[in-house]
Amino acid sequence: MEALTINEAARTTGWSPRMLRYVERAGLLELRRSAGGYRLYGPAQLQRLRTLRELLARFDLGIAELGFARRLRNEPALAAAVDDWFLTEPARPQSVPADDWLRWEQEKHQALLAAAETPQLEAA
Amino acid sequence: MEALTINEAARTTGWSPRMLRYVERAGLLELRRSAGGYRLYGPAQLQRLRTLRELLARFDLGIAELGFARRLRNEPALAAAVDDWFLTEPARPQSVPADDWLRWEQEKHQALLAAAETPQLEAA
DNA sequence: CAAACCTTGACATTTCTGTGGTAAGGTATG
DNA sequence: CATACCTTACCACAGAAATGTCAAGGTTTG
Repeated sequence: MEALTINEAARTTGWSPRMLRYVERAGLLELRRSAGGYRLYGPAQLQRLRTLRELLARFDLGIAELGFARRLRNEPALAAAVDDWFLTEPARPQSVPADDWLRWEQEKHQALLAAAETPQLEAA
Repeated sequence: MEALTINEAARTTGWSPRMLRYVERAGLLELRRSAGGYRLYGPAQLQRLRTLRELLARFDLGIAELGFARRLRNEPALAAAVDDWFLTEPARPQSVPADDWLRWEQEKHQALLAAAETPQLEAA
């Protein structure tokens, strides 16, 4: 056996078999198949899965986001349109530090925390 | 009055006031504020909102995705890492057209349709 | 100053994403 | 050829994204 099958690959990469299929489906990894249709993971794919894991964790990204990045590099029209939108008229009236992003990211967490603290309100 | 306030802007752009605040929070639009804190929408901002709407619709994107695009151009480290991941080892064993994306996009719809057809199963 | 409009914050709903199962049916291999 | 593993398809569910709405409290302006 030269390449690993899905469960073996799962064990050595930390992804669940389910997610390995998901990653493939998202277009982030292409695999060879055995004659009977089994997914075959070679060293290159295994490595790629490990680095993918790191990449996602390091920047707190999701598979969907990487899928979007993929689209950006496979659809010139998309890339152009997005580029265009960001370039035309910075739409930045004053000089704003542009890191409202912080607060934005926090909103999500606040919502979660709030939800976690709420349960006993039903008793009131 | 030189600039529009949020409800006026909402009417002329098609966005709801709620979404206008959301868009701003997502870092996709920066606004001037009146002395009292009212958001002020000038011609540039209005135009930007309209093109944003088109952009999202045309490529079936979400605000979050544009936010990611924004991150890509504001965080060199991110862009480099993503770029790197896509460049190293195409991880493409054969020559695959790479547009599994089609089936991928369809999966979502299938799931929805399936869910819509299921309701009466509970009676069985 | 009162009516109309804005602000932020919190809660609710809907849809999608990320994940985990399970079922029905092929593939591999001792 | 039987056991173990794989495949696709479908159901389920928690969490995130996209939106709406309401409340409490400032701002604008006739």
